[in-house]
Amino acid sequence: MNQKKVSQSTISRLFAYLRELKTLSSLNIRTISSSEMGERLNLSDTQIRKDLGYFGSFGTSGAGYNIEELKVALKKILGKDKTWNVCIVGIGHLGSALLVYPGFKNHNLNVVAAFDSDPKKVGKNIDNIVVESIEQLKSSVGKKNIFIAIIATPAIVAQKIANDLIDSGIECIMNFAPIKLDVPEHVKVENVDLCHALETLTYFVGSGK
Amino acid sequence: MNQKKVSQSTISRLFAYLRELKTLSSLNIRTISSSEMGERLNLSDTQIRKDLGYFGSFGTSGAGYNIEELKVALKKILGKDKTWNVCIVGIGHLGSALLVYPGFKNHNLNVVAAFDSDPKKVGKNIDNIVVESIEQLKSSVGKKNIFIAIIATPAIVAQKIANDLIDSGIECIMNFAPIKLDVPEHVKVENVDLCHALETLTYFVGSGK
DNA sequence: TGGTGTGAATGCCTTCACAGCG
DNA sequence: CGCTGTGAAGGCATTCACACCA
Repeated sequence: MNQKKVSQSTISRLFAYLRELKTLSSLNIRTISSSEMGERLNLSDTQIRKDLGYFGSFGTSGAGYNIEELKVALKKILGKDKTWNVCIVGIGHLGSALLVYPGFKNHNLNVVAAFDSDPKKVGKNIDNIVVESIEQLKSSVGKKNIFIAIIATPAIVAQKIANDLIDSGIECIMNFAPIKLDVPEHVKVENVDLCHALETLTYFVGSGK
Repeated sequence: MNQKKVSQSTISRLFAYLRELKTLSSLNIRTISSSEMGERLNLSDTQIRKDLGYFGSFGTSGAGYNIEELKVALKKILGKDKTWNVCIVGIGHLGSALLVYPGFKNHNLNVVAAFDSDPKKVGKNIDNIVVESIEQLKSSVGKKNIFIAIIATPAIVAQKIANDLIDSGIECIMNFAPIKLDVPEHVKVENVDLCHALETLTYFVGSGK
């Protein structure tokens, strides 16, 4: 067991392991080896053992990992015993889609608030969430115990929104606006720049038009 | 100039440089140094010079980079003189949002086709694209000269769709389904697993509920 | 024997340091 | 003197190799 700096990619993979374990569990499989797991997730067996090694020893030599035990261990490591409230800012096409995205509900993520600056959208009820105005952002985020925000606004206002969110206590931001947000050290930002990702893909296309 | 293996992150950053150069250009700025550029993009100056160094020498000692010249050079390097046809498979909430996403149009990406298995959706006209049935996928992709696809279907069918796409000549896939796609060597996949990204963020939240 | 756990080796990417140029 | 271009160093993540265990 080695409690020193664990990379984000390791953490990210641990979540993938946990998800896979849930699938295996539902198939009534009892144990799995790191190499079998690796095949399922397109990862090397060593990678998996290394990742787990940061947090302890969970396997049995010669036998592999007990799925239920590892599930419990990972849930604890990853904080999956808690639930997280999430808000979405910017209820355009993308924001609306995220608001009804079923995937979040399967995890421990609850979308509990939505904000938009357009008066025409404020008050609208989408999937049991009533859209609030941007002015209410600061007070609502605190009141509703929200620590994670999704920014789905135009790029031009994203930084201002981010500032407001951080002032209100937000610690994690998933940012869909195509700009690099400037945030304090303690705030974690995950950028999802759709154009950029697609654009980058084009570089790898051999035959063009 | 050194034509050996350039990492994907370098390519990804080059696109960011190009976008920033366009902004600078529209502000009538003539030249920029790597350190100024770095400040704008939250990158180190060396990083930028290294990235450019893979493709040649574009700057002037003591003066920095001529914005227009560098723009032209990057456009050429990145294949921005071509346009790319894109299709979207799975026209649910997310797929529809992507279909009308304005960001793509600003780049050299044209969404030219959309597919869904739901007969109720087939034939619908969204933003001048008529949704086609999944059966038409194979023939349409070839006919319409599409090399890039966005998968926005449920996870359960994503692999099958991917296989069909690849059979039809697709070389790049942006995958929103929460599974690891199994694809041949030559196909480039960019996974955008929204749940996974958000889930990973939760690990970094200090105070829980 | 089959598989874990882990120090050592590798490889990749970023940063450093600085020579050289305008 | 300021800034580029680049070999060398450093840091980080993955892979290798193997000791050890059920």
